[in-house]
Amino acid sequence: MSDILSSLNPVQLEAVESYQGASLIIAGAGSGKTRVLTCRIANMLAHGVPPSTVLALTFTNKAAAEMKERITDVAGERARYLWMGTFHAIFSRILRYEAENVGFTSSYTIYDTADSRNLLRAIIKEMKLDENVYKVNDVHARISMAKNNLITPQSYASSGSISANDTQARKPHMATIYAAYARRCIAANAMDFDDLLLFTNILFRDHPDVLQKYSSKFSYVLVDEYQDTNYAQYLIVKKLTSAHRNLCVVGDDAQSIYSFRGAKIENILNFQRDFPECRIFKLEQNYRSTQSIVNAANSVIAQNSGQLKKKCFSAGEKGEKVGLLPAFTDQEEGFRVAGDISDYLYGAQAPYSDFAILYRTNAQSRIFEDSLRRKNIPYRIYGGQSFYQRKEIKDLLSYLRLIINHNDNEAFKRIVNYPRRGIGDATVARLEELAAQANLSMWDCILGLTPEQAEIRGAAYKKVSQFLLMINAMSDNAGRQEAYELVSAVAQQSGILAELRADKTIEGIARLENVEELLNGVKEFCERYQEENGEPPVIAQYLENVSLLTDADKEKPEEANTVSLMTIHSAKGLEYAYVYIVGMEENLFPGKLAMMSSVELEEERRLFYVALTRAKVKATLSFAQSRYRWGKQESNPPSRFIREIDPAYIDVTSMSLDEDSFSQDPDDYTEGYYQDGLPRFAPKASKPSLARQLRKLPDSTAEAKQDLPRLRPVDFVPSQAGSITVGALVEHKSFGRGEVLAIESAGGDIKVTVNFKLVGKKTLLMKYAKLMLVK
DNA sequence: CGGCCCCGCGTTTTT
DNA sequence: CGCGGGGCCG
Repeated sequence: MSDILSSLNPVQLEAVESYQGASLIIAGAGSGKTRVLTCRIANMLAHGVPPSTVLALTFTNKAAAEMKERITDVAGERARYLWMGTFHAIFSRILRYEAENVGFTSSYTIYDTADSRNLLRAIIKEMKLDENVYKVNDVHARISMAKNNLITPQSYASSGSISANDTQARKPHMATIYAAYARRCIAANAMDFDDLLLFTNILFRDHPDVLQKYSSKFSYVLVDEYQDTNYAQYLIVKKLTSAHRNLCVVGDDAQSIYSFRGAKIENILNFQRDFPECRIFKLEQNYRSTQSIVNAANSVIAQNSGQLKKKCFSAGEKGEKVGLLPAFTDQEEGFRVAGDISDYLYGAQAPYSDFAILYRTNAQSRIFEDSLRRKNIPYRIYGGQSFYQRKEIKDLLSYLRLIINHNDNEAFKRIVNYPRRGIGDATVARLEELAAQANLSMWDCILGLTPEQAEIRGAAYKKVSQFLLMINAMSDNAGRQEAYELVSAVAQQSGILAELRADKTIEGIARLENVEELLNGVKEFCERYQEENGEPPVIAQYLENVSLLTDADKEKPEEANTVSLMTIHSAKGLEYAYVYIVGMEENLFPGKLAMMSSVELEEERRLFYVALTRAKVKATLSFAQSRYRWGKQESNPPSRFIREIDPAYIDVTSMSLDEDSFSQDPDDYTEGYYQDGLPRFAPKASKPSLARQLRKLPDSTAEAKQDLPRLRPVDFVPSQAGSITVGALVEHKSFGRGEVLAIESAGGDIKVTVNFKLVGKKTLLMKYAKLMLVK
């Protein structure tokens, strides 16, 4: 233990050692945050704190697993008894014990986003509301926000300001939808992701004895990524710690990028208000990146208001300046980035896994996939369609869900006629509505109905009954059969395997493979569980585990030597030697919508900060003058964020659109690339130069003028004519940089010929033209 | 009841 | 452009 502590810097060490009381650890990017957290917990264990009294909350399963592993390395087996996991996983575990207190049973289902939306769609339809007004995604987002802020359907309906808001938005039935949704979730014995936090709060509010039990059980609470907590999470933490006040929160306000999902940056900004006695530790030394990268990132984030004060620095190498890769089109952007990567691969002898391409939106990935493929560079895309959201996986999991919880309506609807059993949509919809009216689940509703009462055809009724019998038979085994055995039997008996095997299309084969992969996953889970608990798991245990899993937990980035492609959001917490931040254009990054409010613009800026600080050795920004979006061509000026980087840390000379750096092979470009017939790499004469665009405010954004900070790169001091010599590098205000090719006198004036990188050769008269000597 | 086509829609997403 | 949902038709 002590040799581990000796590797910490003074602030880190202090943060590790003072584990009593409240602490706020402000952890800059790359400042060894995870090390501090793991050491702190390991240190607590070394001081005799029993592991089962420690609660450590994270946002991702991955973060929790990583931390647990690292603590196990130091503290050994005892680490197993720590309560460490995501908010959702930990409190869902507690809710399983306490379910009856909030009107559920312990075998409640966890609805994922798709389940929630399907249910909402059904409700909106039944209420005969206009689906174009009550858009499922919007309705879901609004309900989610309400839950995150602990607004129950009752308080939602009775709040004047909310109903005024909804009326103004021409959605007066929001409260009714919310109430119906909540009622039907309860009837289905199901909680959505937000419910896990909402009902934990309700549990603690209505059952002080239960709160007392857990708040005394957990003598120490730690929260990672505290800047991402929402109100519901904040309150849970506050309640659990109000007695012993041993709370340690770790986070970085500069990296708060999830407010669109309800995260409240105020939670970290105002931590001292709830815990005035807290000690504050600032981890300001960045061990990840070069000075140039850290300083560039600092200069960007400095433009935001209201932050926790800190001075991040790197003691590492000065390093290369942030690079720029301008391009005329998105195709070319892809080509230049791929080209740059292969240059670096060759020059720096770096493995593929040292490179990442980060973009603002998933739609941007395609271009880079193409360009990398063309160069035979292996890549891997992270995010996107989740494994667990694939239809075939959801279908099989729905069987498992229904086996455990017969009231799980969403699972029921999904599989009652899959594989096909001749039960039609009409029958299903009819049953769903009947059940809703009786405030029952479809399952219970069917059990209590004769075919006449149900008003469905006898044949359909019989088929539904057969389905219930089959599920019942499967349920009989669920409690005693080992999970893997049961899942394979279900895959077989349900007819899913037969259905997929019959499908000989490429997609069909892929689906079958996915199901097989899931079966393998179950097997692995069983083996691990057996090892840890000394007995095989039943299906409920697998399902509990899998409902809160995402594909991010399946993937092991370290394993493959490939270039990584992902959104900036999913790159948070990761690091790469070489990082390309692409699509650096107004309306894309920052996004169009974000530019409308300064609050959202600041979040975009933090997102850019996150992106920059992923880089260890070099960050490169690319942008395209025009790109295809949604099938249409679009032109946007370079992102304001480029200009916000202190010019000392960004390499503006790399702006050059040097013809030699492009492939002359037409095969490297897609067809139609040169369709406008313009010379390849020369910008249109009428367009301002790229350098100029970087210095100029984009006219297209009306708000930009007041909203943008003043430009800093314009320390333009014209040099004396005599100081300029042939071969010198000079800068011109609008033409950018170039090399002096010739100097000659011309009737009382001096004529200078400069080869500008952006616009080519120009001859200037020193009497008029202002040139600044750069080198 | 099931398949096909057309129309509308389109930040980010740890759970 | 690429997907998903709803509507229509066989």
